[in-house]
Amino acid sequence: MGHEGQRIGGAVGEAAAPLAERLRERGLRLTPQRRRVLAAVAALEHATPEAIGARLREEAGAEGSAPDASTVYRNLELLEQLGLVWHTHLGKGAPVYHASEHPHPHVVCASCGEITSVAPDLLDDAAERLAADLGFTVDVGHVALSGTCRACRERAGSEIP
Amino acid sequence: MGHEGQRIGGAVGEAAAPLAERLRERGLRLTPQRRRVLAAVAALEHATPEAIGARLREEAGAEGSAPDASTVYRNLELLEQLGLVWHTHLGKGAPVYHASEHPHPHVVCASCGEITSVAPDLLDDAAERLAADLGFTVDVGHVALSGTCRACRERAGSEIP
DNA sequence: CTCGTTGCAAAGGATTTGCACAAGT
DNA sequence: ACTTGTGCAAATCCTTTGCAACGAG
Repeated sequence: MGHEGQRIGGAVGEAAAPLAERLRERGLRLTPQRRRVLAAVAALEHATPEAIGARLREEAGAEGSAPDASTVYRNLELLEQLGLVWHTHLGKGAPVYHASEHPHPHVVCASCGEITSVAPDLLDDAAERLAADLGFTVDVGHVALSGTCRACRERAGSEIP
Repeated sequence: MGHEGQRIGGAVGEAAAPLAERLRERGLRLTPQRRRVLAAVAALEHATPEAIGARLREEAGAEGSAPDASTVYRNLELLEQLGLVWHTHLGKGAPVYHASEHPHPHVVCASCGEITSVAPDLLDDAAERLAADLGFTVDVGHVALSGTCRACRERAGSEIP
């Protein structure tokens, strides 16, 4: 499962500062676990809670201790409330988290699972139509469009010529 | 949690005929369970596997026996392969199935959970852009856009004036 | 110091899987 | 008859929760 996708924003370093600030605003504490979870989400670009946990374990190595799974879940939820990460539900039971300055939609290949970030304005037209017709406001950051990526389509094409 | 939404196609009766036909094409069997599961999906418009199971139990009453949960899951998967139902992942671990003649996208209110079917061409522009830019083919039937419905937005507005 | 946080362990809920029996064709 | 499909029960997987100890402010 590859993971390229266009980078649209959200470098690792940028997220660290807002974290301390937003936590303070709410009287919450800046713990090393929170730093690490946010860093992992940012570094992995698109990751499930499990993958984030694995990454943290990896970073910690054999000696150091990685945050517990429950801590990862709790902090992902918190970080999302703070507006520092977003999550989307894709296939089966795999929510995907990603850190970014600006919300943007994603496309997911149903065949290989590759996730790609796309331009924030992709859905502007659709969003306008929905607002006009139904009074529905689309939350662009949570949108994931499923379909088939170029690589998988070409592969399928060559297998059944 | 209300459930209206525009009806775009897919009456209960229409789906029954294709079922027998498509099963036969593949040398599979038409069982009462398969009929019932398909009927329940069509009747509920938008339902989780659990809700479908509940509905079947309800229909069966105290005496009759409803299909087992595992049978529901197996058949939902089968029906999807046959192209008779579609599923989308919305909030948490809640896949939603719906039967329809023609695939179309959905919008889901993150606040009240209401699911609404929308016009099939809503995403045509976006799909074209993705095809041109990334070679990505969107599967419109699996798309769910999350956001806030009119009712919830108005409610939120009046609570925090 | 004081209260938010973490780790651990155990509970939960939703799907899935193995198998022997039941049932379409 | 021949296979596919079903029900049941057990096994998984992912996530959540209760609680005592820990540590940030």
